[in-house]
Amino acid sequence: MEINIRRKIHMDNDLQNKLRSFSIHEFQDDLINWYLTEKRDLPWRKDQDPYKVWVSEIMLQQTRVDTVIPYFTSFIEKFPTIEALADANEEEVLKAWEGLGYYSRVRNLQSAVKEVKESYGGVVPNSPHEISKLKGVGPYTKGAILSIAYNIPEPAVDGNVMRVLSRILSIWEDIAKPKTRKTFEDVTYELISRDDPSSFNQALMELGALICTPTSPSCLLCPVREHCTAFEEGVQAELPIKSKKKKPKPLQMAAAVLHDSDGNLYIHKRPSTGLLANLWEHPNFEIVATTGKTYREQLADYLQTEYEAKVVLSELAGTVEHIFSHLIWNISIFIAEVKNSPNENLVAVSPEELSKFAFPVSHQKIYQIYKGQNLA
DNA sequence: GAGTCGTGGCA
DNA sequence: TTGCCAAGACT
Repeated sequence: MEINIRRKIHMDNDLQNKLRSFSIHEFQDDLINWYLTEKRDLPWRKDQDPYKVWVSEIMLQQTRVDTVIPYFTSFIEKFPTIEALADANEEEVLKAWEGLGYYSRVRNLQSAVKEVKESYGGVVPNSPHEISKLKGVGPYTKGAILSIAYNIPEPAVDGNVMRVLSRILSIWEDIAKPKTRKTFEDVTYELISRDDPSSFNQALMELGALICTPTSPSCLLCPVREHCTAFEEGVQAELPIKSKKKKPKPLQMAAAVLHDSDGNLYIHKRPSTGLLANLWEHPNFEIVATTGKTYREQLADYLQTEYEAKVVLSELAGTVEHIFSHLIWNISIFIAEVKNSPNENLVAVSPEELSKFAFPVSHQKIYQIYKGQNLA
């Protein structure tokens, strides 16, 4: 007796009809056979260790494979097991993520790993309900870990999967809308191989990365071309539908590379929530356009009131532009020598110790300007 | 649902 | 140069 779980269906009648006439098993075979032959040799594919699969999936969120590879390798060397990551120093973990972006990912990962150690005996849970409760594990990552590490037929719908399947079945929904993902989860649940869900899910993503690319897909090399309704109609370049995101908002900032006469640097730890949480930075603030004061004067005032720092400021030493997903920082850089002891909101660090602290890329650029000035 | 949260690569 | 991303999750 088959268990009938009543759940909402996110497919319209047209899509359900397409699936009824779709050659599911032939599609699975063509896709998986291609994957087994052509898949890339990636470091997280050496085994099915659920921990390594987990780390790789978190790193790969919104991040390119080529970028992730060196981070994954060194991260696993430093923290080879769930136990190692759970017991690791937070600063060291953040340092291992430095430059990779979306830093809340690694904070959530370590938090979740501690939860697995304490509540699940160090074994990544293999049930959808339990794994979903872990911090940072959303619908995609849940399906990816369950299918890749445990070979459980759960959909793992990412941008690749939505692009590929929107073309295969000519689905004209806007993939930028959150609710559209549910449609593709329903579709994937109908299509996924029960014999090899791991290869099936990875094959869909691999196809999206190598063949069914966002622009100029290589349809003539595609192993599932015969199943693709968009190719049949010649509309593969029109799919998927994706609405535009809005432009990032520019902000004018001023920053000081603060040092004393011995060359020690004074740095600040950002708050534990929000943008670049827990990372270190050189003192900086957002310029107020309405005052009559220059950036340099505003910066001196800020260093005094925020850090009780009496400083001698250089003229403008350079500028740094840094683009986030939703913001653009235009930072004017000044060099500042402190003449007193600033308050406890700043930490004094020698240049040699600086490499132990995790900085966002924007503040690495700021420090480079300071080093350039010292050479001149 | 819309906004927040990084970074580097590429057409 | 500008836009658009690339294996999303959280609030």
